[in-house]
Amino acid sequence: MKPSQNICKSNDLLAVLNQLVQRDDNLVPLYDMSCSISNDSKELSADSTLFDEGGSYGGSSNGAIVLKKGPWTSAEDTILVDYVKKHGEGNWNAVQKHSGLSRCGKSCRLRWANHLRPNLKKGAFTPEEEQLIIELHAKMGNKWARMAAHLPGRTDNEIKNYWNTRIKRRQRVGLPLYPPELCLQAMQENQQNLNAPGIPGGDTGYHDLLQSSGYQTPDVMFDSLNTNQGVLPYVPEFPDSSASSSLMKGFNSQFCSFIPRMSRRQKRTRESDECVSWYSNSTSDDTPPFDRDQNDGYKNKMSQLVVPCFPYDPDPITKKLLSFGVNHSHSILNGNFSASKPSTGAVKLELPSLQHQETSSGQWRSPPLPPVLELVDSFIQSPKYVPLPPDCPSPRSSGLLEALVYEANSLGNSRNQSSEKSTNSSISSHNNVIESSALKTSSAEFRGYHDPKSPLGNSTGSILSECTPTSATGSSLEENITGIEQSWILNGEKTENLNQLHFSRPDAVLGSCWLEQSAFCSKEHGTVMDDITALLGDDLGTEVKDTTPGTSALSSEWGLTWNNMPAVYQISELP
DNA sequence: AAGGAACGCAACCGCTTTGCC
DNA sequence: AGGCAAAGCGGTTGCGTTCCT
Repeated sequence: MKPSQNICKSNDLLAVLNQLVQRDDNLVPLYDMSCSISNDSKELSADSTLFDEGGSYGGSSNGAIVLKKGPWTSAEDTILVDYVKKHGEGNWNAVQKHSGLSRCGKSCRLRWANHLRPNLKKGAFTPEEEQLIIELHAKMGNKWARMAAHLPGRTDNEIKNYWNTRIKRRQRVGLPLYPPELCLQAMQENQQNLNAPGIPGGDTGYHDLLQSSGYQTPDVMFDSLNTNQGVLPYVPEFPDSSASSSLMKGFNSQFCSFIPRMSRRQKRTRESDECVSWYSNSTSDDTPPFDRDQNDGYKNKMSQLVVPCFPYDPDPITKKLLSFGVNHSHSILNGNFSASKPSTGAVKLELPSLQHQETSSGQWRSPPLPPVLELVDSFIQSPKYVPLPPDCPSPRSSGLLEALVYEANSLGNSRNQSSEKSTNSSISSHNNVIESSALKTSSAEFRGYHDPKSPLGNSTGSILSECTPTSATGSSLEENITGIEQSWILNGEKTENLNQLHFSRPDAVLGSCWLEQSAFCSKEHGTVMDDITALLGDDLGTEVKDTTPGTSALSSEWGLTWNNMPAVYQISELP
């Protein structure tokens, strides 16, 4: 408790004031029941029963003080401001007693902190603030007060409301909370951490367990935060949070999961005009282009694509992942963290900080491309695929495009049962030839996951978005799918011997997803496009067809290119 | 124009933390 | 060390506004 500047012992003050009140009928007798009680429930239970509906800021009819609830009036604000000017902040319970304001101290404090104190910044968050919030949340989780310390003039309540709104929007359309770069960065860093000395085993499986047991992972040192530290008067330390903590949770359950939560009716189109630059400006509202009323059909279809859930999912309702990559003390449910409540265990494992780069322009900068092979290795090394419960989704990217692709694939399967036969065709690589037999096996093996409810129904992707075909000539989807048969660059380096990837670790769900996608990739190109067209309708399907990878509105908005596809082939090349 | 749904903000609620005695 | 009071914090709710059908 902070030292009070104007402390009076509550009971003494109360006695004095009540004496005064008794001499003046215009004053409100104080009733010693509420704000001197530490327990807020007691404090406010009095409010509830004695709530003055009349809206006056003071008053009583039965000798007990009436603690008003609800919106503050300007008169009340004036009283509170005057009081603080005279007595300073703190000792909020004394406000009521000194000023006669029929508000509990808690309410006074909140009113002052959120609305009346000077230097409050009103209005919408600026893009810079939004970006900072995202960064901070990735780092801290739902530590609103801490985050507010980095946003001068902003209150924790504002930030909280903003974030919750953001969560709602993004979950409604199944978008990740964090920009892909941030997630990728976190995943990369996590991978590095796993391989770091001192971390036993360097195995994600172990690490998951550690994390889920309350182990902590490192802080992220956001450049922007570092910058702020020189400006802000108070920048708290964050001993208990980590980027990979929240972020990887976000990656798990927010970024990776594609969870279109269809409301009863998607009427609003507020997001629509905001979604255009989703990937180009991660701080904008992140609604995909098809989240438009006229595209309800798309959304409905998309909603059928996946039934997201994750291993170790503790909450069958929210289907939020608590394991993939890392688990952390932040319990993310609906994007909400509770960093103060470690799941289990008390041991904290401090790891090296992550670094996050932010461009001077305030845009997310793509982090250095990760050693994808390592990522692949970490994700893929798993003994076969472990069938997941039907409600158990894989970790995944936002995967909007892939979801469409998947859906198209599913539709195509229904029409063209022989599509798998196409996998027999040899897939020649620029540097290595992938035997189609393995691919065929993989595709067949995962045939069962073509159920839209399949946890693998929504494929993978963003993690592989860094895969770029060396074929620079591809100017259309079809060409790029053709490019699959060429060589690929992962992280700027040619990926060779990907067929040596092996399943030896239990965290190969993502790899399974890739295999899923391989089935798609194995389809004949025309069939694929037909499927997409069937899914999206002629217009959008045509748009896709006519799209230049990486440059079209569609792909750029989704932040995806068809270049995502190829890694599947590589991963399909399994023993 | 009316009804309803979604949105966003302000405030409330309850638990935790902090500091004093 | 334990109790108490105050403040802090995060989650939830209520309600006015906006938008759509």
